[in-house]
Order: sequence, then C-alpha cells, then structure tokens
Amino acid sequence: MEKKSIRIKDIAQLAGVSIGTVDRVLHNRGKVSAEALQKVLSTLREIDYKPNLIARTLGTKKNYRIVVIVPDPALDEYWGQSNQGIGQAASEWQQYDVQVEPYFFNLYDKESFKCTAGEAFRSQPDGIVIAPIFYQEALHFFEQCRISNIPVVVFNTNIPEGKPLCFIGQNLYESGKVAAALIHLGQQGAGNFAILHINEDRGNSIHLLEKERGFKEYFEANHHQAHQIIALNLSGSDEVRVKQEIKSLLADAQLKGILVTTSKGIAITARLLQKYGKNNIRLIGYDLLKENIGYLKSGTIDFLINQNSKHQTFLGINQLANFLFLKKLPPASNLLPLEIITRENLDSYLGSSVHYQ
Amino acid sequence: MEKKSIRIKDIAQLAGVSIGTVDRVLHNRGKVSAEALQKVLSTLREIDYKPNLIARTLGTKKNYRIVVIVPDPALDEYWGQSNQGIGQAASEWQQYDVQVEPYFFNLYDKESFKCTAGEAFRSQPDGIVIAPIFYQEALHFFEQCRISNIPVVVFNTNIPEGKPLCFIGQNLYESGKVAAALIHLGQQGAGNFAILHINEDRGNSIHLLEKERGFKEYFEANHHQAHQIIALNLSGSDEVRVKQEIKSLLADAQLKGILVTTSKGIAITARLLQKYGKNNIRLIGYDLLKENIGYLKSGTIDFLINQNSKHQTFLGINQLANFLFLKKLPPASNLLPLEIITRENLDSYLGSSVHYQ
DNA sequence: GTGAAAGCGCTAACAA
DNA sequence: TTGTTAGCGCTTTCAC
Repeated sequence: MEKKSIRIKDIAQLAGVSIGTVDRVLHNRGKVSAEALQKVLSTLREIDYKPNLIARTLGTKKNYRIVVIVPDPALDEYWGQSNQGIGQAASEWQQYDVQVEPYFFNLYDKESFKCTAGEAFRSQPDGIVIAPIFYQEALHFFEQCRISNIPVVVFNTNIPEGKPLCFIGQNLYESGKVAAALIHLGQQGAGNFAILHINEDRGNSIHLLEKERGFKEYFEANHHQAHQIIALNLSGSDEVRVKQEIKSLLADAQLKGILVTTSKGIAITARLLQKYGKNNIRLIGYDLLKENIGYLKSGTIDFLINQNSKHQTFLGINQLANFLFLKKLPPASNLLPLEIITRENLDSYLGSSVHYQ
Repeated sequence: MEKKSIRIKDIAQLAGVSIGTVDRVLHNRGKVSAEALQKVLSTLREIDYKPNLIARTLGTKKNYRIVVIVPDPALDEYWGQSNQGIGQAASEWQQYDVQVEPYFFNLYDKESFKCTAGEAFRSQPDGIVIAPIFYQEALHFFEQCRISNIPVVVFNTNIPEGKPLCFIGQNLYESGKVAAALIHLGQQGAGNFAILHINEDRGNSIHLLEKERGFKEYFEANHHQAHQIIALNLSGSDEVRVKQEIKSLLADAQLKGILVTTSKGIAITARLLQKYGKNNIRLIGYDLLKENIGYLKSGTIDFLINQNSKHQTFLGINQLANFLFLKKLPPASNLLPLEIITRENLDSYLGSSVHYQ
C-alpha cells in the first residue's frame, strides 16, 4: 500500500558500503575510493533517491543568518509594505533557526546605500537579500559578495550583471504596456496621452524608463488613431514645479489619460485632477498606497498596477532561506504577475493574505 | 548571539519531571498526577515553548492520506488545470509521506458525484479536499465527514452550512461587479449589456447567479446612463439553440458588451462575434483556457477574469496537509484575488509559477 | 579511505 | 502514574 521511500541506509546496503561513504559521495566531500564511488553511483542511478529534508535539517546543527538590505520603511510607504514582508518571513523562519535581519538605507542617498550595504556585508551573513536601488554601488557590492561566496537574491530592480542567485520582480516594460492598454481602452478618436515620472530623486530613472518604453510601444503598435504621447520627467523637481507642470499639462483639451510611473507621484496628480474638475481624464498609477487607494475608491484613479513589494520581499527571503536551509535552487528569475487593481477587485487583493504565502 | 530555543528536555528539567511526563501534558494524553501536571503547567506558563516541528515530524511514524474529490479533468479544461494543482501538491508532499489521491466524478452527473464521494469516504482518508459542485449531495456528505471526524477543505464553491475546516475560492458577486466595470469602462452614452450563462448543465446555476447579481448591481449603482441589462440563461441548451440565441442577441445594435459567466461558454460567443464582424462589442469571460487565450490575444476577448483553479486546488491541499502534518489551523476562508487578465499582462500570469507557491 | 556511533528534538512503547 | 529508551533519517566526528 504505502511505498516507503529509500533511505541512505538502503543505498549503503545495496552498494555494499557504509552509510558514511554514501553520505560522502552524495555531498561530494571526497575521501572516497574510485571503487566505492562507482558502486554507490551505479546504485544511485538505479533508484530514485530523494533525501528526507526533515531529517537532514534535524541532523544539521547549522543555523543561518540572512541579511535584508532595503530602503528605510519609515521614509516611504512602499518600502513600509516591503518591511511587512520582512517581518512575515522572519517570524516564519525563526522556528527553523534562520534569522532574518534588516539593514535600512536612505532611499535618496547613494552614500547611505553604500555604507549600509558595507555594514551588512561585514556582519558576515550566510545570505543577502537586496533591493539594489543604486546601480553603480550595487555592482561593486555584488562583486564583493561573489568573492566571499555569499549568495545574493535581488528584488525590485534587476541587475543581471551582478549575477545574483535569483531575481524577483516585475517586467517593467510590459507593465508600461498594460498601463497603456488600460488607459486607451474605449477611448475613441485621436487624443493625447501623458506619462509622468514624478520622483524626489533622479537616481531611479532607469527603472522608470522601462515603463515609458512599454507605454510608447503600445501606442506605436496601435497607431490606427493619431495619438500624441507626452513624456514628462519631473524627477528631482520640487513640488511647486511639479504642480506647475501638471497644471499646464491639464490645460491640454486633447489629453485623455495620464500614467504616473511612481507610486508616490500619483496622489498629487489626482489632487490636481480633482481640483480642476477634470474627471474625464483617465488616471493610472502604481501600488496600493493609502492615498492611492482613497483616490481609486473615489474614482479619480481608474487603475492601479500592484507591484506588491510585500510579496516580492517575502518571496525573496523565502527563496534564499530555502536555498540555504533545504538546498533548494531557486529559479534564476521570478517575474511576478502584473496585478490590475480597480475599485471593484481592490478588496480581494487587500484581504487575501493567502496571496502572500 | 543566538538564542537557542527551549526543548522538552529543558522543560522537564525545570519542572523536575521526566520528558515523558512533559510530553504527556503537552498532548494531554492523561496518565499524569495532579502534582506533576501543575509543575509542568506552571513552568510552561513561565517560558515560551515552541515545539520543533521538524523533530516532531521525524519522530512521528504516522503517514497521512488526503483524498481530493473533483470533476474529471479529462472532461473539462478548467478542471484539467485544477488537476495540475493536485499533481504539484502531491509531488511536494510525498517526501513527507503525505499522499494525495484524486477521486474523479462526472461534472454533469449528480449520481457520479454521490458515488465517487462515497467511495472516497469509505477509503477512510485522514482528510478530504472537495469541490462540492452539487449542493444537496454535498450537504449529506459533509454530515458524514463531521460524524467520522474527518477534516474537510472546500474549494471553488462555498457551502458554509457544511462547516468545512476552510474554504478557498473567489467572491463571485464581486467578480460580477469587476466584469461589469471593465465592460462599462469608457463606454459613452446609453447602451445594452448582456450577461450570458452558457452551461452544458443546469446544476451549477447558483454559482453563476452570484456573478449575475454583481453584474446587475454595478449597473444599478451607475445608472447615470440608461442601460439595459440582458440576462440570458442558456444552461442545459444544445449548441444549436445557444448559437441561435447569441445570433439574435448580436442583432441588437445597442449592444455594447457581453459577459459570459462560464469559462467554456465564451469561445462560442467569440467565434460568432468574429463571424458577424462585431468587433465593437466588448467581450469578457473567465479563465485562461486555451481557446480563451487565443481570442484574448487576437483581440476578440477584451478581458478574462482568472479563477485560477490550479492555485485554488493546490492551496486547498496545502492547507489541509499543513493542518494534519503540522497542526497548523488554516483560516476559515481564503478569498483569492480577482485577477484581471488582458492581452498585455497575460504572459506575466502564464509564466509565473511562483504565483502558485 | 572507511565504518561505527553519537546526536538533532520529539514520539511512543515499555518497564518499573 | 512515572521514567527510560529505542527509534525517525541524516550529519558529523572519530577511531581505525
């Protein structure tokens, strides 16, 4: 009835060697004669051995420390959500003696990133999860980790050159395309569509330009109508200037929709849209920030694309912990779904903790 | 640095009893004197003991058998996807000696359901995961399980009266509302909107009527335009009749959008829409069936709402296995997000296996 | 290079 | 009613 699974002991018996020898070839720890190696290898080939992870874990005394390098959650709501993911992962893994320790840097400060990352590195963790906001600095950091042989999981922003163990995030180019499609849906005739980068900092812009590329690409591919695309980069501008720019943008009678690429920037846009009574302009943005949810509910924002930083973070830590703890190799890339949120399905996303399992 | 967690051994030492005694009070197996009980209980109160689940598992010889009662995957693509979830869960849990055994019934046959469920029940499983398609028959079945004290996890269709351990599925009412909102987006002026139930069987209709309620509710709440809602129940009709009905529906020049509530039914609608060149009628349906994906890509279908039966099934088995294996009580209800799929974000959903973790 | 043996924290059978 | 003990499958140490 029940097929008992094969143990190391069984393999040893079949191969006519001891348990220790089998273990040594299983982990190529060396110190095995060619003869013994052959015997074990050939029996291994005949059967389908799956190690009992539970037993393995219990047998290993080693405990792991994972370090998570992320922007300070106090400074930014998006990263606040990410921090919830850290907490969740931490409490889930602590019972297995895997401790998760966050290191926070200032989202707008390269130096802070460098400094925090350095500190985290010097603490000699068994693995690192990082949101590599600053490209150049991150590259250097990855190199360090490579040399020290510390596995790194990257999320939020991909840096393939860093050769991380695994990347977790969204396809930003497609995200721009989705936004364009939603903004364009049911809009007849010609019209203008704007894409706005509203950012307190200039650093992140590579990240945002991917969305822009997708956005433009959509309209180029659907050029059956004469559309004009307005791209406005307000990164690094102060609030007064941002307001001015948006105001003059809204003066355009042909404007039919706006995409704001930064999760934070859309609230100010929504506010101005309300102020000037422009409720025929479709507005799309990112992420379930409190203010954004408010404007989505009231109807000023039409769609939000959820980047789900909590899930991304949680998943990143999970992948790394599974790798360290259970030797489970994660996929090189985890592209998360582009979740479209409307007033109507909002609750289903807010409520389902399940989603983040 | 590292805080070692408390073991049963430690408790025994602190309480001045043996580990056997501690184990007995921990599992209230009785056979403990009042005095010893007090000693253990009081030390237990002082410290925060968390059992090592890994060790517990290894120490327990018990192996579990979970039975999954679902419609035959060969007869229906939606349930084919569900079956993938079963396979995934099965292969994930087999290493822990939790075996997952599917029992298939005919989706359109009450008797088959009854018979299969009975058979599954008589096999004396440790737990049951079930898609209770037929209400009355399911009620009786739940009663049986309650008496025999077998935990039941329900998915796809909720039957709260059955008092299952846990339900997994979507809020169908909200799903109807989401569909209505998407179908209505950017549509100016008055117009007619149809909701179609195309089903080979009449049995399922309660399920579908929830979607209808949400659909109508949306338009009632947004009555600033004179909309007419056409609800057509084609459950149990043959294909010829279905085609006729749809054809005459399409003759309506005011028709601006159609929602088909069954995942299978939308393909026939899409085909007719193409045939009659009605590409201004917005079409929305459910689930990532092969044909549906084709029509989504070609633009005949505008949106699909993903019910993700694979994920639902996988999650259901997981919840039950965790409950049996790790004594982890699942939430009473897991309402899954209402995933909106367009041509643009389709790949992100098809690709991400991660989503199903 | 090899095998025997102790130990991970818990369960469960068994003596006392 | 108690305490002791032999596993669970694997890792790791330590003689040989």
